Amino acid sequence: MATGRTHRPATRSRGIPEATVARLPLYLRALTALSERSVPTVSSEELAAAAGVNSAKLRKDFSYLGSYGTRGVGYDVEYLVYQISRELGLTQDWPVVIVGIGNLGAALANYGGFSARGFRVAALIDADPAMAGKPVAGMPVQHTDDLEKIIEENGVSIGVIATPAGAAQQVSERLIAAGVTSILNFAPTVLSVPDGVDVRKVDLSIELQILAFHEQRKAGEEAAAGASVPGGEGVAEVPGAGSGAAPAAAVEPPAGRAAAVARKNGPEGDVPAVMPA
Amino acid sequence: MATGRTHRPATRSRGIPEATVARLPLYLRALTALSERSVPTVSSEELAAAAGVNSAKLRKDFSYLGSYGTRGVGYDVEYLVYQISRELGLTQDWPVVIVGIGNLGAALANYGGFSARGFRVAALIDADPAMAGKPVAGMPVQHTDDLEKIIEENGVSIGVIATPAGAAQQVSERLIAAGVTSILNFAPTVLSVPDGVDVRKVDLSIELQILAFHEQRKAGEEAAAGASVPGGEGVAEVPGAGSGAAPAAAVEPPAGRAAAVARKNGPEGDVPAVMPA
DNA sequence: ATGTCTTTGTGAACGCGTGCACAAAGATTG
DNA sequence: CAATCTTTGTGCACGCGTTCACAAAGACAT
Ligand SMILES: NC(=O)c1ccc[n+]([C@@H]2O[C@H](COP(=O)([O-])OP(=O)(O)OC[C@H]3O[C@@H](n4cnc5c(N)ncnc54)[C@H](O)[C@@H]3O)[C@@H](O)[C@H]2O)c1
Ligand SMILES: NC(=O)c1ccc[n+]([C@@H]2O[C@H](COP(=O)([O-])OP(=O)(O)OC[C@H]3O[C@@H](n4cnc5c(N)ncnc54)[C@H](O)[C@@H]3O)[C@@H](O)[C@H]2O)c1
Repeated sequence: MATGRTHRPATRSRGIPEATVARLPLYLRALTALSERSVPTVSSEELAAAAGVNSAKLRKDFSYLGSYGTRGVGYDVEYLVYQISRELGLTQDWPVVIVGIGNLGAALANYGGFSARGFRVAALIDADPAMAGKPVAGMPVQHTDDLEKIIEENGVSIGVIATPAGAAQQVSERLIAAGVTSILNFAPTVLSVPDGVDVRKVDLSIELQILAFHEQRKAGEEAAAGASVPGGEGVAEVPGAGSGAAPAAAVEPPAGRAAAVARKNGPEGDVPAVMPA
Repeated sequence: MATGRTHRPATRSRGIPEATVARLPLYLRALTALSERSVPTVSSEELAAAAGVNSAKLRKDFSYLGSYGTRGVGYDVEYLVYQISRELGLTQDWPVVIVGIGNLGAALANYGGFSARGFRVAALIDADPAMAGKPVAGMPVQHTDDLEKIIEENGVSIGVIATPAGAAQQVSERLIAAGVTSILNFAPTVLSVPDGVDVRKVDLSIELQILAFHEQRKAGEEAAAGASVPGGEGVAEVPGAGSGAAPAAAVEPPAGRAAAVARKNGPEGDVPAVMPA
C-alpha cells in the first residue's frame, strides 16, 4: 500500500474516485492478459474475478469512465484496454529517474516490468562518486551533482527515491525544485512536499507490521477458541516504567502496563515480551 | 490493500479499525526517533506532524488502544512505543521466509530494516538449483524442495514472495499448505487464497500508474488554465498536445476525452487502437 | 416482431474513515 | 484552594466507498 496525497481538497474533483484509480491498473493487467489470449469480450463477473474484486464495484468503476460495455454481452477487451490506458496516461511516455542505486535501486533498475507500460528509466542517480559511470542494468550511474540537469533535459516528472531514509527528504526537495511533481518513495520516512506534488510510498516494514498485527490476532483467537494454555509468558521488563504518567495497575490482570489496555478494551491479548527498538 | 481478505466479517468487533492499524507503524517510527533523542513526552500535535497525519486522527487512533495520554501534557514516548509495539505484535519474534531470490529477493534479504523490528529472515528459498547453497546476505539459499520442511521447522507464519508472477500463485499455495498464514506479495499477480490467510501486495507498477494518472491530470489542468478563460466549472478542457513541460506524447486519438467520458457513448473519436501492453 | 435471456449501469442504503469542535481532565501557577 | 492554561478524548456530522438489487438495454431465438 502507499499513501501520499492524503490531502484531497476536492478541487473541482469532477473526476474519478481515488479508490477507482487505484484499481484501474489491476483491471488493465487482467485485460492485457485476456488480450494476449485473444479473448474478444469479458463480462464484469469474469473480469472482476480475474482482478479479485466485486463485480458491482468493477461496473461502477467503469461507469466513471463512460459506458463502454454492451448489455447482454460484456466489455470489448481491446477497447477497454485502450480506454483505461488512456485514462491512466499510459498512452504517453513517462521518463523516470531512480535516485539511490544501492541494493533496492539496482533491483528496480533491472526490473523489466518497469518499461513495459510506458515508463522509461531515463537515468540512475547516486551520490557515491565511486558509482559514477558504473553500469547498472546497462546504463551508467550518474552523480547527484547532475541531478537537476538530468531532470530538466529529459523532462522527467516522476522520480523514484531509493536512498537511505536520512537522505530522502533532501533528495525529494532537489527533485521537486528541478521539476519533478510525482515521487515514489521507498525510504522509510514521511516526505514533506509542497502542494501539487504527489507522493506515494512503498514501505516493506509497514506492510510486515500490519501482517504481524493480524497474525497475532489470529493466534490469539485460535488460542482462545482452543482454550489451551500457551506456555509461560513471563512478563518482561517494562521500558520507561516510572514517569508517573498514566495510571498503573488499578484493577484487572497482572500488574504492569498491560493492565492499562485491559482497562479499556477486552482482556485477552496480553503478550508482553522483549521489545525491539 | 490486501487482496484476499477483502471480507471483514467483523468477527468479534473488539477491533482496531484497519485504517488505524495501518498507521500504527507510522506512529511507532516517529516515536522511536523521539525515543532515541531521549524526548520524554510528545503532544498529539507534534507527533501528528512527525507522522504526517491530522492530530485529531492520531488521538482517535490512540483512543482505540486505550487512554495513554495525560491531558495538558501529552503522551509518554517510551510507554507509547511499548504499547504500540505490543499491539502490533512486535514484542515477539517473527521468522520470515523469502521465496524467489532474484534481483528483488536478494535486495530484500540484504535489507537491514527487516530484522530491526522483530522480523527475522529465517530462510531464503529459490527454485533455481544453481542458487542452492549460494550465500546471499550471509545466508545460504535453500532449494524449493525443502520449502515445507523449512516452514515447519522454523514455525514460519509469514512468507514473502518475490518470484516471477507466473510462479506466485503456486508458491503461495505451497506456503499456505505448509502453515504460512500471512503473505507479502511482490509479484504482479492477484493471489487467490483461502479464508484466514492475509495477503498484502507491493506493486511498483501499480504505484507508478497511479502517479501517472495524477501527473496527466495535472498537465491537463495546467493546459486548461493557460488556455481561454474557463467560465463554467462544468466540463474540463481537452489537454491538447504541447503546452507545458509535458513529456513527449505518444499516439492518441484527436477527439475530446471529456466528451467521451461525459457522454453515454462517444461514437466520435473512440476508435479502438492497439495499445502498448 | 415479439419474447426471452443475459448483463450492464446505477439508485439507494449502509458502514467506515475523517476532521471539527469542545467539554473534561489534569498540570501549573498564584 | 482557586484560577488559568494546556492538551486529551470523543460526540457528531459529513463525505467517500462498497454493496445490493433491479430496471433497462441489447443480443438472440422463434
Ligand atoms: N533493500 C530493500 O529491500 C528495501 C526494502 C524496503 C525499503 N528499503 C529502503 O530503500 C532504501 C534503499 O535501500 P537499499 O537496501 O538499496 O540501501 P543501500 O544502502 O544499498 O543503497 C542506498 C544508495 O543510496 C545512495 N545514496 C545515499 N545518499 C544519497 C543521496 N543523497 N543522493 C543519492 N544517492 C544517495 C548510496 O550511495 C547507496 O548507493 C532505504 O531507505 C531502505 O530503507 C529497502
Ligand atoms: N525487481 C524489482 O524491482 C521488482 C519490482 C516490482 C516487482 N517485482 C516483481 O518481483 C518479482 C521478482 O523480481 P526480480 O526482478 O527479482 O526477478 P528475478 O527473475 O531476478 O528473480 C526471480 C527469482 O525467482 C526464482 N523462482 C522462479 N520460480 C520460482 C519458484 N517457483 N519458486 C521459487 N523461486 C522461484 C528464480 O530462480 C529467480 O531467482 C517479479 O514478479 C517482479 O515482477 C520486481
